[in-house]
Amino acid sequence: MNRRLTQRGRERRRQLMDFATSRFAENGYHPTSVAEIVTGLGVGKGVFYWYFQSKEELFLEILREAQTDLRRAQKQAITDIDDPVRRIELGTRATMAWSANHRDVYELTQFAATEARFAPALRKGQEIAIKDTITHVREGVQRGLLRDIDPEYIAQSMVGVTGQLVRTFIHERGTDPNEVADAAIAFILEGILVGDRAPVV
Amino acid sequence: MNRRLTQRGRERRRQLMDFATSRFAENGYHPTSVAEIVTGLGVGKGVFYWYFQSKEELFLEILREAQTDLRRAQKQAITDIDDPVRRIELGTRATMAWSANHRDVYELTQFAATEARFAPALRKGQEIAIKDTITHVREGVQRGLLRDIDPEYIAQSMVGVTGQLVRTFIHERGTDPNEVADAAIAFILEGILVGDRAPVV
Amino acid sequence: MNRRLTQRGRERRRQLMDFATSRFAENGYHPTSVAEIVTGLGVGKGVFYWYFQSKEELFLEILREAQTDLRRAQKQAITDIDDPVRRIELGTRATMAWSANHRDVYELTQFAATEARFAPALRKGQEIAIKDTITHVREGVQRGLLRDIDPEYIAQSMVGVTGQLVRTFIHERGTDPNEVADAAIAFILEGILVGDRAPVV
Amino acid sequence: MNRRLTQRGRERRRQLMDFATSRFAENGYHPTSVAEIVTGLGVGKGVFYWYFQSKEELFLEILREAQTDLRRAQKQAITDIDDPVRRIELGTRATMAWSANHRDVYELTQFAATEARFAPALRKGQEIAIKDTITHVREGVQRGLLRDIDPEYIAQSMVGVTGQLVRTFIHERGTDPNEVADAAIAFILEGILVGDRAPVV
DNA sequence: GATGAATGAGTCTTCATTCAT
DNA sequence: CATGAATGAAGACTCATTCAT
Repeated sequence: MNRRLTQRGRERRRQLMDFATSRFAENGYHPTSVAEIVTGLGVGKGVFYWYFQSKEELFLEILREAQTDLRRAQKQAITDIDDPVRRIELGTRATMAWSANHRDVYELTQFAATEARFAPALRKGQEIAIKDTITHVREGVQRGLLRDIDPEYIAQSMVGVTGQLVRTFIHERGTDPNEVADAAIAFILEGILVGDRAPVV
Repeated sequence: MNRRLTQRGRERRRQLMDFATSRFAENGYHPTSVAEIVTGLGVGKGVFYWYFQSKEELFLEILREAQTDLRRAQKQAITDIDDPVRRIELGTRATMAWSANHRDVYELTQFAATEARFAPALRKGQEIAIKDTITHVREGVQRGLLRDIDPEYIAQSMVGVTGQLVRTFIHERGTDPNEVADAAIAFILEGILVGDRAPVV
Repeated sequence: MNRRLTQRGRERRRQLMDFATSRFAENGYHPTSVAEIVTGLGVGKGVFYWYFQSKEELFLEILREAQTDLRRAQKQAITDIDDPVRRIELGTRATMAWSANHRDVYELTQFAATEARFAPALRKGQEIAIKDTITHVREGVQRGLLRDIDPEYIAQSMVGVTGQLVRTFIHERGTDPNEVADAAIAFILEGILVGDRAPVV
Repeated sequence: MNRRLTQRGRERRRQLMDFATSRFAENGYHPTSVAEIVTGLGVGKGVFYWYFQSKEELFLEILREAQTDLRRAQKQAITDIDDPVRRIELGTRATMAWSANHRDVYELTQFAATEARFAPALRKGQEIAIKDTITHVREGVQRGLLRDIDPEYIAQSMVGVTGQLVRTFIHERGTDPNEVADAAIAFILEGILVGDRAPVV
């Protein structure tokens, strides 16, 4: 593997990844056969194995690329933003926007989490995302903008809210991503902003 | 199917479901073969097909049972509770407690969501859970206890928070469910309780 | 594997081994497909994998069985024989008789020697055979019956002569095994030089 | 095929044959793919099919060349030698020396013998070798130097001894070829029985 | 001469399901 | 109820060979 690809080769590879992603997302990883993928693209079976070592490897490749791409989007969204609360907000919006545009990949990550051999590949990327958020939260606490709760609970909760809303509203119901993002932000921030009332627990 | 089972028969069936659940959860539905299940229990293949029409049917059965059981736990937790906010809190705690005790089943629902032929079975149960929550939220709003936000966003957000915290803290890290529940409640309630400050969005 | 087989099961297994042996011998291990084997027996493909873990495992099983069986034949041939020279003679004759009756297996051992993953399985059996012979030779030397040459050279040479004559005369030309055995014994014991003379080397 | 090759072309062809020989010998003919050969040489697949019609053809070519080369070595070794016993000895020594230097090819001939489609190519060369030896033996008998045994048994036995000793001692254990040759000659000429005695059979 | 890309028949193997006993 | 045996479609993957560039 790790072939040196020509322009044409790179295009083929992309075709395969894109088509596979959509089939995996729609039908599931296991129910989608390599034969289905290559037939759908009108190429021979060997083509698949010219570009990927195995079906599993392809899946992992899709996962890796997705995580890299999402992270890039998040980073770009908060460049030059000083206010940590604002960074959290923009990061969440970026995540939602990206998820809205990559519905298929999103479903794949859901599946990946359910199988021992794919979970690790996922974990890594998620840990990074959590760490990023924790950083913002810590800074917000220091500046007296956010309530002083274990930042990891907050980060994880945010991930949970974002994921659930994306799935339900953006993907299943086609709600406008901006509206969903507003709701998510409201829910999240009102929860962590300092407000003048007694703590709940 | 729907045989009338003897006492022994019911035990066998339960054995099969429990063992299958743990194998499915650990290894994935597809990678777990019927052979693996019966071998693990030291019985012949015929046994499996005596109790279940197919592997798929078994899986659906597990899903159904889980949803029924979770709902029962939730209902029981809020019996005779008048305060809707308190009902939300207790419902969340019940969900977490149940999830902590049924890790395997929880993972199965994750998977079921990723495959077209299982997703519908899931949806039904989830819609019921959402509806329950929406009811509490509406009541809280009417009584002036909760901010007047689209209750479905709130319900979904709560589901998202709960799920994510269960997975990360209870299942992966073994954190004490009570502690996690406290964190979840704090996050959720502080977000929806009326507080005296300007709305975020 | 290592199933507990019924009578019928044991017969099937034997059928498979016998048929595979003859196909492997005639056509070669690689060119013979599992499909060819099961089709030739008029059974489904699953049958093969019910009895053997893999094509490779079947081959190794054939090899093991052959070596065990040959050794038994050799041992039996020299039971209660005191004269070591006579033991060598009878062992050689037994080997030839066995080889004549197991032509197919013999060819398989030839092939096994040519592939890294099968060679080790062969080596073990051959080493045992060599050791047996060495024992007889040593004893012959001690009793003054045999020339004092490194017994391993002798043992290996004998194996070489036996193998070559079996292949050429018994298998290829169908010569009577007894006649071939006579020739082998004569060659081994006396070489080709005329009568009484000084050592060659 | 049968292209007229440039100097560079001849070198490439040689490279391919040498590399393939070593891969075939180490790993087996079938398990070695054309891809492995060209990759190992860092060239494209087209190169292979520029020089050889097929993988099979390449293998046969290797075999042919080997036999030609061995025969040349044997002939050269006995040029101008009058004594037939000496010719047998020198021929054996030459064979051993050649085998020691062409271990890979030797293993290939072993394999070739096990597959119907390659065996014929081998047979031809071996028959020639046997005939050569038979000639020497006949002459030795006529001159009263050798015992009057069917010369083909003798020739075949010699081939067997030589092959086995080469494989075991020279190839597997790296014993000095001269020493092995001495042992072979001694065994062939004199057998293993002590001194002057009546014929065995 | 040489390369990367493509082909597709064919290989081994798995596995849900059925069935005779 | 239960078992060992059997089925056979389907799956992932290989690989000798061909071809456009």
